[in-house]
Amino acid sequence: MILIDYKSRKPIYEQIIDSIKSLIVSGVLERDDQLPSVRQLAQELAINPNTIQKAYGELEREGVIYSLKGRGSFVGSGIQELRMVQQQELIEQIFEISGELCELQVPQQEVCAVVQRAYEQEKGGLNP
Amino acid sequence: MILIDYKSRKPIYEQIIDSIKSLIVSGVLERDDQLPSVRQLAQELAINPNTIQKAYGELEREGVIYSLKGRGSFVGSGIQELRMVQQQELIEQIFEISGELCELQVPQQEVCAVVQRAYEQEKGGLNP
DNA sequence: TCAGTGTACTATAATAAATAATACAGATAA
DNA sequence: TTATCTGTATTATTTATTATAGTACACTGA
Repeated sequence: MILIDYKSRKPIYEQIIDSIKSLIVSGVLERDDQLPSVRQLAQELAINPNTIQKAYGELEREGVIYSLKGRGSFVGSGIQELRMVQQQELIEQIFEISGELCELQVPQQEVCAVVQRAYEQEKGGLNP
Repeated sequence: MILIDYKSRKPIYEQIIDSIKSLIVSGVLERDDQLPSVRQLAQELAINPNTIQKAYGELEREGVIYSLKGRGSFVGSGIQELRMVQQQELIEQIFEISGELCELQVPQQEVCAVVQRAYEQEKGGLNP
């Protein structure tokens, strides 16, 4: 469900944030679904509970989840907004990288061909 | 020539590495051109000489530059290879991000439209 | 000779990240 | 009620990386 890359430069708590956002946006986690408890997830991932706490705290601060003392943490109501934000961030990255590729004299149609390959691979991997 | 973003998560020495690679690939620096000396660049950027030394050492280890004791550091002969490596890295990023955008249901043609916008802006900014 | 080069080395400081260990308040089921 | 699960807060410590500071040495070329 959530995989941690200890060799990554990205901190563990950020990897957890990104993973949970991804699970929400992809529909695996739906509105008001309960997340694993701080201690349980910490045990599953074999990391410190404080690290989970930090991730959950940030997710709540962003409005992605909400937490009830004594109850647990749950998926918030801003899924659509979250999806749009994530789309916009990725689009922005595509834009910047494309600019660099243009500087490097890579033909535009070649970049679009790569985009197409990615889409074909992604769609080919659905419902096998 | 080289700008340092102190707020960036990327370490200064890596920013220097990337900047010099960019200057080489873009043609500003050509083969056997002399780079600023360790101490001079450190003074210009107002950072520690050891940080420059680390960057230059890594660039030499990668074969991007070569250094002669008592002489200075110079652009190496692998410009074409460097350019291809950089292209390949960016292409790989495009591929991965496109996969994520596909998962997020963003139409393929919309991504390609962004690529096109980036190319138009880039080319429009040439020789004004 | 002398100023400028790369290079090496040790030590220290600064920062962020992660861990460790508690503690407390609220919720819920036995 | 009690026990156990939740989230939350707090402090201290460890670890790793980065950057700085200072020094030293060998080489080059004017």
